Amino acid sequence: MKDLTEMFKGVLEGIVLQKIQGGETYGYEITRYLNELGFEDIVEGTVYTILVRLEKKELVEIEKKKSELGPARKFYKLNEQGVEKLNEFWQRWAFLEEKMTEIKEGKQDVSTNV
Amino acid sequence: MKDLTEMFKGVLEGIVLQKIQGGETYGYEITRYLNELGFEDIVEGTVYTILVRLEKKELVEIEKKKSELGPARKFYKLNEQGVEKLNEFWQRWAFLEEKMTEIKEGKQDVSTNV
DNA sequence: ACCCACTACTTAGTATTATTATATAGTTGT
DNA sequence: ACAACTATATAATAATACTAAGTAGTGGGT
Repeated sequence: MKDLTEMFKGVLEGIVLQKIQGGETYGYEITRYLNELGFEDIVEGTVYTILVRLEKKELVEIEKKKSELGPARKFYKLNEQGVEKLNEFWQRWAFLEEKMTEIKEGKQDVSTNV
Repeated sequence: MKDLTEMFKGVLEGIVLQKIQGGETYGYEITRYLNELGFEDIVEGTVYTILVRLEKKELVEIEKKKSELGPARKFYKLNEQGVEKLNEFWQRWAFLEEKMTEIKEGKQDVSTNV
């Protein structure tokens, strides 16, 4: 799928958080995972900039480990703040998804709004 | 719902396109519609910048009409390109929505990828 | 020994988008 | 005259994903 760039903003970071929560992982692996999922155009650089951001926001713990195949890997784990951020992310996503369905179906029912 | 800003990128424009397709409308009305939908923090300025962009991209036709309640309104209609853009938008959204569901459920089934 | 492919991380600069803040202006009611 | 509501415009800012280039380690083939 092409031209997902703008739609990814505010979403891709959440995807990366979710992937990390699924088990300790590192940048290169996350990139391959996203490619296999169908996000073909995601390259390492994009993922690494997100990982740097997560570190700056203090949402992750990092551990460097040797690899048999190449340079050392930087493994990421979510800390408490990271888990919280991830939950908030899915709440926002659920809200948007619901609204988008309403919008697509042309509903204008206001009664469900909180 | 707060903090939707980043998640809106690449989505809000599509929402506005959809609203316009639902019938000739104008900026102020679109803003009120979004507020009623539950996007409380959307203000006029945000919508007008999107409308200016749609005009620059030549996705809309514009007609100025008098209002009984205030200054003249600028009514927007989708042209052929606008309709096409809207269809592409919903395709991207459907793709992303499907992938997000996979990601949330922790699936790693690659067989459905095209 | 040399090159290539794959693994793995880094980062400065760019483009796009939504938001903030402020300004202008018409209409109606008090 | 003033406030409230309707209605549009736009320059500046912040956040994000992407581009493009670089550095490094390992293993296989020639």
